Amino acid sequence: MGQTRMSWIDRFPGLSRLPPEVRADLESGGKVVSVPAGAAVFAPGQSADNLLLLLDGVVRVQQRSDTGREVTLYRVHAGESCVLTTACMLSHEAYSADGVAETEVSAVAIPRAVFDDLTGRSPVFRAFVFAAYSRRIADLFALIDDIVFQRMDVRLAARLLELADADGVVHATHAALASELGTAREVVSRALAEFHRRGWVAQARGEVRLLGAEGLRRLARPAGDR
Amino acid sequence: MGQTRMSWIDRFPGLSRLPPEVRADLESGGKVVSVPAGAAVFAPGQSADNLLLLLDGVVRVQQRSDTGREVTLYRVHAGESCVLTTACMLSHEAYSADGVAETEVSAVAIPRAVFDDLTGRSPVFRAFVFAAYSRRIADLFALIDDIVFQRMDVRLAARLLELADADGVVHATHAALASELGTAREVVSRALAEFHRRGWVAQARGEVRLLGAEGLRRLARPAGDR
DNA sequence: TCAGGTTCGGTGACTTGGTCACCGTGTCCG
DNA sequence: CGGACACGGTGACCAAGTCACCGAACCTGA
Repeated sequence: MGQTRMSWIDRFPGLSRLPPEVRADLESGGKVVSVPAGAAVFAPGQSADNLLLLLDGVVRVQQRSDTGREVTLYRVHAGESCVLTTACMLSHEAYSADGVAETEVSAVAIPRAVFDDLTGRSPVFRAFVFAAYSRRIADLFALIDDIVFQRMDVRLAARLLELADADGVVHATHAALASELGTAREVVSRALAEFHRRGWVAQARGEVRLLGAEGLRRLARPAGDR
Repeated sequence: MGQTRMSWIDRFPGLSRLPPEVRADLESGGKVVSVPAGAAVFAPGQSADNLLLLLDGVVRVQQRSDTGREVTLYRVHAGESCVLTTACMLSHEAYSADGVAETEVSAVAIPRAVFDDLTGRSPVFRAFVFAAYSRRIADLFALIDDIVFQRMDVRLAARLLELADADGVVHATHAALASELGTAREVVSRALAEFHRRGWVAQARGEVRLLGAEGLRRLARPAGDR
């Protein structure tokens, strides 16, 4: 029967080699869902009965503290999956992170039963799942390393470079940047003031414009780094 | 054939319901290995071709920075497995944590091929693996929460309570405690001095004796915490 | 048992980061 | 137009990390 019609599965490179009948089951078992920008994709205490594969948009996974501070743990982009949080919720561990759609999001929800069936039947699907796990876990390890060992100005510089759009502008308030990094707004304001003094950035309400990223880049990748 | 002879498999509650032929394959596919206290179980850059299931002893997984500081990420105890680090190493992510045997350790090494076969064939084995993942991930989330939002004295108090032996004595130098928490020795020394001033601990070279743990416990579980 | 090196812990001065309180200014919306 | 609110700036203070240095406890071997 050769090539079937275009399907969401083709957006996931790791799934391209699925045998036809597994592919068919995955396609019929998953349901495409849509979440508006700003909405909660999942929240602490909520049980997760689906594995989510993102088709479009970005989901931010963050940890909230009782004192109102936050840290961004990682982001899930199109073509990736929410394995970690799913796993956390499958078991009955206390767990307090939540996921927020940063943009309009569309995703495929795969029910637990289908997920379990496919992980059993298909080595390709299994490899896909484990690879997703590995990437997330490596992210978390890197995050911990960052938080514990890096200075705030270095972390801020790196984050600005990541978040900048094509024009070198970061659309985020100081408070938003602070919650990205798990610090306080004042700290971000002070660091940005210093960056400004050095001529690295220009500031406006709700945005930071990078003026030639060399300075930031030099700060963000300390000395011996490659 | 009813009950077969006692096997290491019986030490893992999650594996008790394995069907006999899966159980047999697992038993014949795994190899019992032994690691002396203090030795490295795995190290950054090293490829992991085995899933390790701990039979006895404790493995500490820690992150090291270039500046010489360290954080303890989590510990793997008897009856648990090293899934996370295995996963990280299966994929080709850069990854920098290392595992140290804190005591003499014996473990079962399950080669990657056997692991893959079993995750495919046995829903019980699969559930075991995913449950292990979940627990570790929840640990990491809790750790990040701790590092970002908790005061050092609170974290130290909690860690002392965890590390104390039956007599209420913690056998560790200030430097070791500092690397547990990812802070500097001086910070630990100052906090312990304060605990001593309050009559909560007595100090000797290389050990901290807890004198009635109520004070520490009250500090370690802040206000509203159940 | 003594000498010398090493490990362990204590201390003060300083920098960085987090908290608190407060204030001006821009923006949005009725 | 005017008030509420979001945003960012500031100073004072506390907590934590860094640096440099010191003395006491503990091996170890002669």
